[in-house]
Parts: sequence; structure tokens; C-alpha cells
Amino acid sequence: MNSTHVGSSHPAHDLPKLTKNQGLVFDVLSAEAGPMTAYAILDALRSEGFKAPLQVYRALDKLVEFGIVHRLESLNAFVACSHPGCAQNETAAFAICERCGGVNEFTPEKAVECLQAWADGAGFAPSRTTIELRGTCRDCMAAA
Amino acid sequence: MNSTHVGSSHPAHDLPKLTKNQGLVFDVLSAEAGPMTAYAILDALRSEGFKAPLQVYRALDKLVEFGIVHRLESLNAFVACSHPGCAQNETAAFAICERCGGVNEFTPEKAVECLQAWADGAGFAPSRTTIELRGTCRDCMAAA
DNA sequence: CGTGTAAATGTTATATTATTACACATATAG
DNA sequence: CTATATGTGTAATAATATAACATTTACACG
Repeated sequence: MNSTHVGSSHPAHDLPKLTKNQGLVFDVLSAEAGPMTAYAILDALRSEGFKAPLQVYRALDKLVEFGIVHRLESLNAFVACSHPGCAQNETAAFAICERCGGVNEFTPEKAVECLQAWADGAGFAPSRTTIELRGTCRDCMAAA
Repeated sequence: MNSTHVGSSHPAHDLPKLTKNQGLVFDVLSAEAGPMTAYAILDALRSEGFKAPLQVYRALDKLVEFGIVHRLESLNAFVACSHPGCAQNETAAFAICERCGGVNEFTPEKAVECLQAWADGAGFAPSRTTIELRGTCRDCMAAA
């Protein structure tokens, strides 16, 4: 039940111990195959006593800050990071299948370098970068 | 303003004729320096007789489909395309300044190639790609 | 041990963003 | 003309997110 995920494979930041609500939200998200909306998480946690969206949003804010949950901007939804010891300093990218709803996370290092090169040239200092591909995954293509 | 790379690999001037509402929405967005939310557009068009969000959303759907307006997923807002003859086949990227709200559109060809290479390997067929950098622009960095 | 302070939580209300449903109007191809 | 696509008007509601304020808990430090 408890998500003490203390991989500490990332020395730069140790992962803070999660609070009760953060742990509950993280557990629900981790148990789900795909992304969940904040309200879906809320519903999943009503049995644990959750009553208001803010309880979810506050926990999500922290989890995203810790780098162990990602927000999918194009879906207004959230996923647990699929990296083992989630490297929160890396920019993640997501391939979102519009047919089955599945999400595949990957680390587009080369693409990020290209974007960083543009940013350097433009004098833009990125703090976070969103990369989301919407489309059709291999399985759904095959099933077409 | 950079990002004037002209793909020019598309049939020029095949802009569909805009309907009344589409034209009104496009004009408002074009006159604005930065991004606007749907409701900001609605307010701007009340004097033209707009009364309901759907009038805006329907026009925006078409304008985005035509490729002359982009949706900024991380802001839930919209911008007119900054390309002259907007190449709707190219993936645009956006550098969004969190300090001044300014948005700079560019065409990250190399980065898109890298993402496409990943997609090819994964058997994922992208239909649209979102690339948004949040951060601080040159001017705001200087003013810090 | 207390105690001060920062963080987390509980709760109500409200703001913001987006869609459903249905009626009617207009454009355009055949 | 007339069938059909698409666009429009309007009301109601759904879905997503935050503000404001009271209270509780974690925890460093004297």
C-alpha cells in the first residue's frame, strides 16, 4: 500500500517522504495503466475519505514537483512516471494513443538537445518542456 | 521575431474562405500580441453579438483545423499562427514566457525529425504533436 | 521536553474551461 | 429547386481548477 519508492538512484534530490495524501494519490496513479484526471483520482479516493478536488490537486502539485508524476497537458490528466528511479531532471515525452488511450513515456534526448539549441540562440531559459505526440499506437494500427 | 523558416512545401494560398464567426475570431486573435483564452475572445466579441462560448469554440476548432490558429495546451489558450502563409503541415513549437506571457513560435524541424524517428521505431503514427517550452524570455531575463 | 514555524490538511464556495442538446439558418452541389 | 452539408443561436450543464480561510500535523531548535 505504501509507496515508499526510495530508489535514491538520483543523488541530486532525494525523494522526500510522501505525506498521507500524496501517498494515496501516488498509489492510485501507479496502479492505473493509463492517465487519470484529477476528478477520477478524487473518486478513487472517496473511500479513503477524500471529499474535495483540492485534496487531489495539492498532492498532484507536489508529486509533479518531485518529478514522479507527469501532467499531460493535452489531456488535462496525470500519469505516474514510468521510469524506475525517475530522473526528474530529464524532459519526458509522451505518445498518446487516441484510439486506446494508452500512453507511452520516453526520453527524447536528441530532440531536447535541438530545442535547447534553439532556446540558447533565442536567449530563452526553459524551465519545463512539454512534448506530447497524439496519434495511433502500433497495436491500434494493427487492429485497424 | 525569428522562426521565419519557410517550409513552402505546401500548396500556397489554399486558405479556405472563413465564415463570419471564424473571421471575427481570427481577427481578434490576430490583433492580439499574445495568446487569448476562449472566454477572452468571447468577451472581445460581445459587441459583435457573440453570446455563448460555443460560438467561439466552434470557430476555433475550424481555425485550428485550417492551421491558422494554434492551441497552447499548457495554457488552454489560442494564438494566431505567426507564419506568413502558415504552413499547416509543419509542427510548430512555442516558447512561452512565464513572466511576461509572451509567446514565440518556431519550427523545430530537427527536433521533430528526432521525435518522428522515435515514433517510427515504436510503430506510433503521430497525428499532431505538441511542443511547448515554459520559461523566461531574453527580455525578461535581462530585466531580472 | 515545550514551543514556534512551515507544511499539510479539511471544507466551502467559486472561477475557469469546454461540451451536449436541440432548433434554425445558410450555402452549395446536383 | 431541393437535398444535404455546414454553420449559427441559445440554454443548460459538465469538466477542470483555484481562492479563501480554519485547523492540524511535522519537526527543528532552545
